[in-house]
Amino acid sequence: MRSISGRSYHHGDLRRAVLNAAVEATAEAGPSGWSLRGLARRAGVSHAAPAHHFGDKTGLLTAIAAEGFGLLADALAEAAAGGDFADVGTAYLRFAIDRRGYFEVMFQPGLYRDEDPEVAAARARAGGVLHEGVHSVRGGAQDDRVSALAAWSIAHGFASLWLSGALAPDIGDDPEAAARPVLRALFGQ
Amino acid sequence: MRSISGRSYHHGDLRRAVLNAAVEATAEAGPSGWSLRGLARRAGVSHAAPAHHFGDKTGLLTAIAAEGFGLLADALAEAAAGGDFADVGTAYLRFAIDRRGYFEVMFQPGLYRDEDPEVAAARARAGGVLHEGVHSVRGGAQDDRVSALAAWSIAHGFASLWLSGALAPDIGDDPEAAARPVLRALFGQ
DNA sequence: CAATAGACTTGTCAATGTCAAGTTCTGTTT
DNA sequence: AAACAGAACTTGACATTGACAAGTCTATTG
Repeated sequence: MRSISGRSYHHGDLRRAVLNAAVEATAEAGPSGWSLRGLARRAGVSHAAPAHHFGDKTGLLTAIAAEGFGLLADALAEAAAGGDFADVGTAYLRFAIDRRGYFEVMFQPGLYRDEDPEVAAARARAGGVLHEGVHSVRGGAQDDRVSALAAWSIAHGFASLWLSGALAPDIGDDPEAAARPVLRALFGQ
Repeated sequence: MRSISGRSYHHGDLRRAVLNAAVEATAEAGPSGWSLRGLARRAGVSHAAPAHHFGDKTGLLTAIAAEGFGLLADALAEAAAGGDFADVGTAYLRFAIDRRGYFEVMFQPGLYRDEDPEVAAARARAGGVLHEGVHSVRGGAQDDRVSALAAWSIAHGFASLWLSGALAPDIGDDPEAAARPVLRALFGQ
């Protein structure tokens, strides 16, 4: 591996370059808005090089999902430390928007191998953090599970609707401001 | 047009046959799980026949979205007549599951021409019915808009999570039963 | 320095979306 | 009934893509 990023035979970190480019392209045009060959061109490598690292397109999407669930777990864990449910909801929304490329893949399991062990582990961790975050706020009420599910649903629903552009145009362009009263509507203030 | 469904030159109702097959295939394998050529084979016509009715694949997906928003508006309008918010939420969920092929397309505007006039009209109608349904239940509180958005978010979020298979496996296999307490969590009982 | 394994290339194939140019049917007009 | 117009479909072609097989280059290890 040469430190010069010139036209060496070895790219250096093709795996990361391709994955990042795929996430970026997904954010802009969805998972079918790019091709393995296009990513290869963009990275300056041959058309089959990406497949060496990911096997096939499904493999690349699987890697994106796994990394995405890990990043989501990190983001939620940080937000849950504050103790306010709305902060966790806001962090969820911010992840969906700022890391749209990951989010769009993660919740379309038909696109990737959702039984993949790395995906399953990261997804379980994210689910644990989310559940725990709601628990710490609610303080262990009897219907704890329902609360967590309701919280997840409302945050996920708002984020999905925002991303899909389905919300009325008069809602403005600040997703967090628009979401705050919606999230507050769930648990009283 | 011959009433015999034999191998006449004219299919009879190719447009509907292709659209229905596309919706069905989308429910099973997502919007990229089928091809125009595959639908043509399934209908027993030449590979370019579907394009005659829809222009291109995007056109077919646009037709699905338009019809889907119309069907959703119908379903919500019927449920809203009862006056119980949870019924509207349940109807939303049932639509997402029973008509998954439509639902999956509708909320991925990148797949179709979301500025299409028929789509825009049907979507506006569905949005109006939903908003009105929540309004009739809440009786015109001051934060009516927030309530409608929260209701839409929680119903849409639960439906999306259910469809994506992201929910824990111990939630059971009856989506409506699982959703009921979640929907109740929003507006008190 | 030889062996080895990983990283990447080259060549190829079937499938697909899309376009252009034809052919067949249907309904309407004369 | 004959001609016509337009809709419905076919046929043929091309560039792009995902996937596979086989080869080439390079770094590391012993």
